[in-house]
Amino acid sequence: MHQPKNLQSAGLKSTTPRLKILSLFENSKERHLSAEGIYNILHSSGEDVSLATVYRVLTQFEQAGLLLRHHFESEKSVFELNLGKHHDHIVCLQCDHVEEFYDTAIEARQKKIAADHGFTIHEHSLYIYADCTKRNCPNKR
Amino acid sequence: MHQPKNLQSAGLKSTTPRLKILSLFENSKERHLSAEGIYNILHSSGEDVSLATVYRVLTQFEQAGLLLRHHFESEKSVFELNLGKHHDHIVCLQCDHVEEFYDTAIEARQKKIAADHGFTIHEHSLYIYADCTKRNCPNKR
DNA sequence: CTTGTTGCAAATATTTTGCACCCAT
DNA sequence: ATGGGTGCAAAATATTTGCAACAAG
Repeated sequence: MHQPKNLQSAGLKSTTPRLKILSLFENSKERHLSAEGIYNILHSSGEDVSLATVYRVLTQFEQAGLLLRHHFESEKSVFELNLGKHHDHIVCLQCDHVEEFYDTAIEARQKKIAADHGFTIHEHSLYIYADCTKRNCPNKR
Repeated sequence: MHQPKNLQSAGLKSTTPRLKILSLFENSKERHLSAEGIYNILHSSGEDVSLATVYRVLTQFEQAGLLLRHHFESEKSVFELNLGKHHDHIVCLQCDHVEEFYDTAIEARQKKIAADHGFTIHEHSLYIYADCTKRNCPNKR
């Protein structure tokens, strides 16, 4: 229901900034990016897109269902491509790397708990903040 | 380990702003408050504490382990008394009311998942955003 | 007294917006 | 050509900080 394959079907014109940003999410090795991160990557590549446009495009993409917005512990919003498969996140406190996971048991328990409390779940966010110290972290810093 | 009962044991002098804010968390019916919310409540009660001080006190209390900070979907931080019992949250999208819950199964699954991915959990946050429509919501608006 | 604490205003950080100009259709 | 899109600078929002005055122990 919520993932038009392209810009047109979302009612958005195919402009350079939009194509560049979308391409970044599709090709970058880090699936999770912030507005400033995107701005920096684009400028490093010689693409001059204003920070204001990055923010506008991210908001439009989120509303179009192309992107998902996350609020990790840092103050800035982080976005990722919405591939339609819900998942939760492990955020590494050492290197900021984000790992995804999905657990049927956790999903089921949440639904039951919300129901028991008289609520209808709209969505949820589960972030595990952890350490990759004992792990072969790809982004060790 | 992380919940001194009073200000002194946290190395903080007993000042009026600190006592007022602590008392607010202990007596207010809403356990979850933002800096601005605290500022407004204090001023409605004729207590003149500057917003800067509210922020400073909240940060100090958090570092002393007296308070826990949360990042719900809104941009502002929300705090609650740290009573030492970890729990997760259901946030009502209709009335902003926050309900707490704890589930052994979810906790266990998280620990296992993190281990399977090679991480050591530092902490985690699970927020369920829901609707109290079919429920007798105490803060219906 | 002495050091920590507060208020105020200015500074940051992140994100949004008004407006004139530009580009995709 | 025309309505949406963009850049720039200013505004808005949330939070932090420098500094002089002040209060707790």
